[in-house]
Formats: sequence, C-alpha cells, structure tokens
Amino acid sequence: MSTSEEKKFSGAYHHGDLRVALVAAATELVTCCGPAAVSLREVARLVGVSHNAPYRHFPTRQALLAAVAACGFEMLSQEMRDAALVVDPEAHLLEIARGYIAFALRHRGVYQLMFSDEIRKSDHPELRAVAEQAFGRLQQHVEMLNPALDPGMAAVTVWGLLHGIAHLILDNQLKPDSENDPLHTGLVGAATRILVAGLVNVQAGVGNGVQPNCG
Amino acid sequence: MSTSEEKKFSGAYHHGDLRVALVAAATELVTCCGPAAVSLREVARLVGVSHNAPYRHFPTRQALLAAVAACGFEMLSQEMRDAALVVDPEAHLLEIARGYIAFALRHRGVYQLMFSDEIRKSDHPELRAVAEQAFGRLQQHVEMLNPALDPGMAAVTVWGLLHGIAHLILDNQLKPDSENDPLHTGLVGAATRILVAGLVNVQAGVGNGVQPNCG
DNA sequence: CGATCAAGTTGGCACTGTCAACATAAGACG
DNA sequence: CGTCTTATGTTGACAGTGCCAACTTGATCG
Repeated sequence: MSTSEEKKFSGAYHHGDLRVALVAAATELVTCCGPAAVSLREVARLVGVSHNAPYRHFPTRQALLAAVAACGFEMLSQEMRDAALVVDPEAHLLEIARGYIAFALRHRGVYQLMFSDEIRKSDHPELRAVAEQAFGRLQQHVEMLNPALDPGMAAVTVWGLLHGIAHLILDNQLKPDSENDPLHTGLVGAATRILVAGLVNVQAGVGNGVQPNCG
Repeated sequence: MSTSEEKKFSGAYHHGDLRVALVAAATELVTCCGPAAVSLREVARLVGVSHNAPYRHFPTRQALLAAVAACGFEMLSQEMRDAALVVDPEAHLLEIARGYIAFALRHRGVYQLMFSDEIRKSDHPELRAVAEQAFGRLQQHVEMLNPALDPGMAAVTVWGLLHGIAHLILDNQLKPDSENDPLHTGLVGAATRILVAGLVNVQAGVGNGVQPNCG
C-alpha cells in the first residue's frame, strides 16, 4: 500500500499506476470490511484521486471487484499447489481442507467475493479461467483417492463441503467455538474424515459429469 | 399479495395491515431479484405507501429483511418435517437433501438471505430461534444414521455439504447442467451417497461438540 | 511546435437509507 | 359528544452511492 497510495510521489497529474493501486486498495477494503462496504468513491478517496478516476480503468464497480476476486483465485490456486507435498492421500485431503478453510478465513471478504453471484464469471472470462484452474487442482487431488468415481462429481462434492463450511463460518452461522478453535480445525477434521470415508467406501454409481464454473 | 397490496381498499389513510404487506412485498422482491435488489423505498412503492412508512414497523432495512428470512426458516423447518416420512435412513437423508436443495432453488433469494451475514442473528433473536429449530430437525435425522458419532459435528457436516452445494448452484458456480437437470438431482444424489457412506463407515473419533447459530 | 488522445477532474442525475418534523385517523376518557 | 393521546403515514431533508457527460491536463508522436 505504501508504494502507490500516496499519489504525489512526483507531483504527477497522472498517477502512474492507478489500476493496481485501485485493486490493492479495494482488496484491503474488501478484506477488512466485506464486499458490501466497498464503494468506488471510497476506494478513489483512499488512493487519493477524484471520484470518477476509477472509471478510466474499470467500466463498472463490478469490474473492479472482479479484479479483486481474480487475484483471490490465483492465491487460492497457489495455496492448493503448496498443499501438494503430502503423500498419503487421506492426510493429503485433510491438508487441502485445512488450507482451504484457512484461506477463506484469512481472506474473508475476498473469498466471499470470489463466489458471489454479484460477479458473473460470464462477464469476466479471465476470472473464469483462474477459477477453473483452481478447481482443476482440487479435482486432481480428489481423483487419487478413488479413481473409480466420476471425478467431476467427487470433486464438486468435496468442494461443496468445504465451500459450505467456509460459508457457515464466514457468515457467523456457527456458535463461537472460535474462542478455543478459531480455525475450526476440529470441525474441518471431523468433516473431512467423514468425507474421505465416504469417497473411499461408496460404491461407484452412475455419474453424468458435472462441471464447474459457468456464471 | 392481492389482499393488501392495494391500499385504498377502503380509502383508508391507515393501511390496516402494513407490516405483513411489507413483508409479503419484500419476500416477493427478494425471491425474484435477490436480496441486493430490495430497497425499502421500492417495497413501500409496491405496497403503495410513502417511502418512510416502513420505518413505523421496521427500525431498519435489515430488520425487514430479517423478517423475510425468519419466514424462510419456518418454511424450511416445515419442509424438513414433511421429509420425515421415509423410514430407511439412507433414503431418508437423500429425501432431506433433495428437499433442502429444492427449497433453496425455489426460494433463491430468501435462502441467500437466511444465511447472509448481512443479517446478524444476534440482532434478531426470533430469527435465531427458528433457525435453531430447523437445525435441530436435521440433527435428529442425522443422528439416526450413526449414533456413535458426535451429533453436532455430523449434523454440521451434512448441513455444510448441503449449504455448500446450494450456494454453488445459486451463485451460478456450476456449469449449466441446468438444461437436463435443473434441480441438480444427479449431483445431489451422488454427493449424498458419498456422505452417507462416510457417516456410516467412519470410525467415531473424538468430537468436542460444535453447535450452530450464533451471529 | 501542434495535434492527438489517454488519464483525471468537476459537475450532475437518479437513487438509496435514515432522521426530523408534521398530519391524520382511531381510540380512550371525561 | 368533545377532547387528548397515540399509533401510523407523509413530507422534506441530508449524506452517500454508481454512473454519465463535459472539461482539463499532460505525455507522445508527426
């Protein structure tokens, strides 16, 4: 933030790198106060430009938020690559689950944004691309657990569980076990164990191929 | 809606039943256009009163939306009672899952509202009550599947999966299998089968009691 | 140098949630 | 019956929003 938030670094009329400064400021705002609290005017204020300057770089508020979300998907994708070190498949998935939830907690508002229907992926192809990449990684991991299953179905199931738990936590729908377990590792562990047991033991049924990410 | 939406049914200055008319209109708006599209002024307009009349019945926009959400929880609770007829535990949970997703799809915006963090359950105790009631029903059902498991953990896991899938569908994160399977029965079936297999086969581990619904 | 054009600015519009002040109708009480 | 109170609606205002249009600035290139 300290690099470009102060615009007058060279007394310039033109900011120099307003686009990235806007995304950075917006990300910060989203992270601390949630997507709803982000207004273009506030972001502009933070960066130190006039209320209409952002429109030279983003045609709409949604577009700016989409850029923030895309940034989030890249981070998530990275996070899941980092979790790829563990070898035991079960421990592997547990590691992924922990990482996923930790990511959602650490980036709160950004995570909410990434899966918000306010940001239609159909309107932002680049967003869709990074999102599919992240999902692909997850699917790879799940596939190793039980190759007999329809990979798409299985992956969406895992994703659904993680996404659901993340949402429940972020939306404050769970009693504040937060005191002694702020990352909800207990819940995540139990849920993952149940899911893994299911993935391994379920008899492979018919699967008609669900795919993610349209918008 | 036709009962009280037209205020001048008797040329009255006082509406007679403005509160329920507002909730009804808001519910309609939320259902068709999503929570974000609901403005107090628009609701007032629909009902045919001045833009400030709602403030005589709801101290804030959030309060009106909370009333809509509470109404939704009651419907969901009802829905889950209706699903209690099936006897085979597995088929039972499948029935519940189908019902849950169907509810989310049928009531779209209301469902999003029910679990939105915009509406803090701590601010609306009556909301919290009906929400906990609905969760209690789910927990009862899950408990029958494997009494050895921590009931809270297991129920939150089931809930998490259903909630996650619902969110993915409602937020348009899944490719439009919608054409040939608008209710996503294929996905819901597969996911539920995996989950049931897990619930039945997992060895009961330690559980430190997660509970839902705080805000 | 002069023209062009991207990048920022000022001003305005319609809309929002919410507050304050006022108006009206209905019901309580004499 | 008349008056007083109170719940309920209304009008008007304020600060905030996203976005459009018109203007200004400064860098870049012939």
